[in-house]
Amino acid sequence: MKVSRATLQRYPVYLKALRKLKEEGIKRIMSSELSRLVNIQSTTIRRDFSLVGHLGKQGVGYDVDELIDILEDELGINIDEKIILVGVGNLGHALLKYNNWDNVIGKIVCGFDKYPERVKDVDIPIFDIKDLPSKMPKDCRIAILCVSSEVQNTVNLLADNGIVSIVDLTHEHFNAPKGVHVRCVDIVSTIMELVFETSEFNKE
Amino acid sequence: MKVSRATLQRYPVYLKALRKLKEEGIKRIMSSELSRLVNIQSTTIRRDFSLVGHLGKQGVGYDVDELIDILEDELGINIDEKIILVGVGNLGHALLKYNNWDNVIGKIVCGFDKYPERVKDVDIPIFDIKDLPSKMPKDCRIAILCVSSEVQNTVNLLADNGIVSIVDLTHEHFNAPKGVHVRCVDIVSTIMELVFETSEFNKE
DNA sequence: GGCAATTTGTGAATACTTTGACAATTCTTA
DNA sequence: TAAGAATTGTCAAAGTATTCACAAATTGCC
Repeated sequence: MKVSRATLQRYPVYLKALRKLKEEGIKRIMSSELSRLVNIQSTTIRRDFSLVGHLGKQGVGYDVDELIDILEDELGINIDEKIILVGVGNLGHALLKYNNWDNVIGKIVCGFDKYPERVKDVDIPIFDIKDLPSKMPKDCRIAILCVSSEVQNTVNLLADNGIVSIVDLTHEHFNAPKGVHVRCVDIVSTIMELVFETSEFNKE
Repeated sequence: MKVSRATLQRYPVYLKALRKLKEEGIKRIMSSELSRLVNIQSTTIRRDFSLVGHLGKQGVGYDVDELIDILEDELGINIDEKIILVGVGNLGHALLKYNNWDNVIGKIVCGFDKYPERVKDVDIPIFDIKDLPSKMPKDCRIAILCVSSEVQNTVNLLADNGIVSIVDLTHEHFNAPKGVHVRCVDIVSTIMELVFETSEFNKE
């Protein structure tokens, strides 16, 4: 089955809201109530959920715990994805130290950097980027890209070594090799969107 | 005029690609060529550009420098937005040190934290979050949210003090007060989306 | 200057997403 | 056990976004 990108982007939103409900001890939720929490129409929510199966009960609603489990399964959270961190400078280092990854998919298994010896105070091995082909973990498909130079070369290197998904934290444009999925996580772009969205230009 | 969210999200992508072209000394670009670079159909690009004015010349293409200037203007980059950083822990601190913000909108003018005295080695003043109402800069509308607890209370506090746009870097769900725009920047959600997108489940 | 080769900008057609409406199902209570 | 209240799941309608197709504009060349 094919899930639309729009739906895909809503699943993590639902998950966060559901986890909060679970924390508060709430066992059951109706689409109308969830709608109020996440600002998404209840029909859209029901349709999104129905794509992964019959998760609710008519006349009753959804079981919070069950919903979380199923969404996590579908989102691959319980799958043990190996992730590598490429570029362990300021930002990369902060990501590693940012221990709020409590509900994380997989695990960052190692890092690569041009100057691995400069990286201090981390719990995973950091290798020289030159050794990437030999040190690349088996079955690793996801890379977090935090380098600040040689972006295109690094991307090509990753693609050549089996990476199919890149989380891009650089601010630079690069060409994604064929078959490689890229998602950009960029605060600056996000701020731009917010500024534009709230600007006078973007009215009626 | 009303620009769709889809279009809005493409502008920063165009900008990055155009800046790279400019760096390479390229003066002119056609929609078909840009299309190849950013993986967006040329018609879509032309329509997106046409929304902000007649930027191209028939038979010729677009002037790279001009395009960058206009997009930056429209995206508010040259507007001097004041931004505050709320929560200066590991991640917040890294954002401040991450000096790659070369093409940034506005400026982070100050930070707020529960333990301001613990924050070392930064160039902007860090205030106690308790003093936010009195220390909030004039005309500041955008906040970057990096706190790891009391998320909802913090959000309410921000809304009460004039913030209308929040860049959310927490992993938690919260209710956005009326009139407040939120954009979530979340690596974990991004990874989820990538995993799902490339998973077996999401086929045909 | 005029004609051929390009390439933009845009109306119309197509494709995709969200929303409205309601049948089907479940729970509760008498 | 049957009737009433509540809420999901889904078909169809409405609303958005993308793509096609081509007219309009520009350049270069003979």
